Amino acid sequence: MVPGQGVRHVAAARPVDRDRAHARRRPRLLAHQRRDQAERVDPGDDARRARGRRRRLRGHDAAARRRHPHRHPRRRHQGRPRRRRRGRDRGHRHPAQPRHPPLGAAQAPRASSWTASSRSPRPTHPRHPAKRAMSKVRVRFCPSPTGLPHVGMVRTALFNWAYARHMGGELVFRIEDTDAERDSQESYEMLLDAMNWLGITYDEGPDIGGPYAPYRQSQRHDLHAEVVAKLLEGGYAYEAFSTPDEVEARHKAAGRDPKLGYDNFDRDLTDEQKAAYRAEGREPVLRMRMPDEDITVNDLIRGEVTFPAGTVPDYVIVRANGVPLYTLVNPVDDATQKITHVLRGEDLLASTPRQIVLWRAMVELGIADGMPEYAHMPMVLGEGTKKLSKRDPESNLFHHRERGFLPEGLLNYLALLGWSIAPDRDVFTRDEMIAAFDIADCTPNAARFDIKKAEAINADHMRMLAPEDFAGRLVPYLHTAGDVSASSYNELTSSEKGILDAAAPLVQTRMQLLGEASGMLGFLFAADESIEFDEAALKKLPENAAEILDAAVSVLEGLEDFGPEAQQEALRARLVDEMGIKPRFAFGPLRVAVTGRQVSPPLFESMEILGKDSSLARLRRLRATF
RNA sequence: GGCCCCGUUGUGUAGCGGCCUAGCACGCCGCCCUCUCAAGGCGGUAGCGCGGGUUCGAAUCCCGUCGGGGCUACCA
Repeated sequence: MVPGQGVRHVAAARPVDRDRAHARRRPRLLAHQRRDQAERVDPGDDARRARGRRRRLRGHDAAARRRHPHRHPRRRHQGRPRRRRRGRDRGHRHPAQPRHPPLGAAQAPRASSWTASSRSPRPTHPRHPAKRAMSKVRVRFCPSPTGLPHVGMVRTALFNWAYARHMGGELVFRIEDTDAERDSQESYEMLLDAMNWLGITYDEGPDIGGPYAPYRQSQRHDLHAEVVAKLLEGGYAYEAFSTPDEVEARHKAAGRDPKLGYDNFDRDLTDEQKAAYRAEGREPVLRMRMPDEDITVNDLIRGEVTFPAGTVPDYVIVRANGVPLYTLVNPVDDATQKITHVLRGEDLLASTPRQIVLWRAMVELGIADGMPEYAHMPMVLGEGTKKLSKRDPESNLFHHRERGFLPEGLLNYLALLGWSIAPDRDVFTRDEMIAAFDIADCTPNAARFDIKKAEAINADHMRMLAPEDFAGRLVPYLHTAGDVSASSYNELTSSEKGILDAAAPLVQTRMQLLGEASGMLGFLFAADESIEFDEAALKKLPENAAEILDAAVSVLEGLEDFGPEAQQEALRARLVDEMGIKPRFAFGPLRVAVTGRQVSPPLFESMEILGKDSSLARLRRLRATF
């Protein structure tokens, strides 16, 4: 029997009755929970009836957990159990006996053969329990190289990476360069740069190879063509000649909404009809035949999501020019690269039913081992309520790098968009994240990118750095600003190293971004005569600034010990005690003279680093301007 | 329009029917500390979208509603 036969034209606009719509909602069941379900106790009707927006079953399962506290797979992967667990993480039990009749029962007799074989009793039983339970987690990150790396993309990469590492699985890095119009080699290289900078390591990828090479989609055309041939031969896909205009015209003629999309018109074209179209010079696209039944995704983050039959039209997998589309190659590559978990952005949730249909076909054709698990991560929003635009500079990963984000700081912040490590903590290391991360703990709600919070988290990470590490990270930024002679610590002159070693600790708690380094420390590397005095700082100088500077010079000149304590003691005695000037006014002029600015590292330590001669020269230089 | 997702202070989250007088963090405001700015300490500000229902009890379960978002390509 030809798959899809008897399905005919799906009534694309078929109304869905309410009861069925409700019945579709089910508590979801996570993979690790399925394994346990045999030993569960029936939760009763209340739990079974759980549905609607929150498909988070609670209550009975908590008790079950207490009895079997170690059944959660995560616990085997981390040193200590989490203090508390969240809702989605607890039980989502599969009812032993569904309260409702199997979904789609009404359509079951019409279901085509290929769907029936791969998914009998619907909907929540694992289709391949043994295989999935045994197999290692394999996730992938598969961006398309179009433009600058986006922070939303980074978050996706991060969660895939964290999940792979947490589960002891593998991360595949695959480049989806199927769109010759938009893809570029430059973008590809930026992607590698981004991954490398962030420290998101992958086990297989275009630059390191792996057992399922190649990892650039554009190099997998032969494989795709092979799959397409099988799909066509098996009747899973078919040639379609309709133009968009024709589809729309048919909809209008039939009194349907033209926005419904493709009408599955070409499903059962005869050879004669096809030949006639070809004679007109038309080349067909290839479309997947969608089954006339509801399709349910068991999303690890959102629970069960059901797309009613007839709402997803047959979709194009190969263009008329023979080039396969994302809708085909993405699942094909996932299947052939043995991906077990598809963790991606929520924007792709709507395309999941299509992919599921393709996957089922591939399972039947022996191309795929079994269906993957899905998890759709929430969007990253920009200002307002819209998705963070590629146009927005804040979406650009390299923009943040240039401003001086630490990769660990940015990653930490990004992890907070949809995930949290504990109720009372949000700063953590990569290792801590790996130990605690589970995609099932991810929230389903979209999150706004908040640069202020990102900077605060980054600041925390800067403070966590060992002083030498921190100093080393400042160097490229100081170099870019022209303050030092080289872009890495080791290449610095010994004098530069000395200054940096002494000064870095002074500013470690005073910065949020490495890019602030030059403003903070530049004066230490500058020649005395090249210090530029900040306008605003000069304006704020007290009336008697000249007097203060004269006094300071005379005090400092006589100092044997030029350490900060000695300086402070001597200056304070003279300026504050003797002259009766308030400290903040007494030291202000000195700060401006030495650093050129109102804000700086601690003054006395700074002067110590500069040395007595240089400090005095600067004090005199400002004094001379009055 | 259709389908789908989401809805706790300004922002991100915790919350799994009583431990909630709703916790934490960022932000913002104030105080302390203080040579500036930070850091640190202390305090404050502000939230369960709305309406029903279930229950002795609802942020939590159900229904509805409103609002926001995504998808709806021979882009990915």
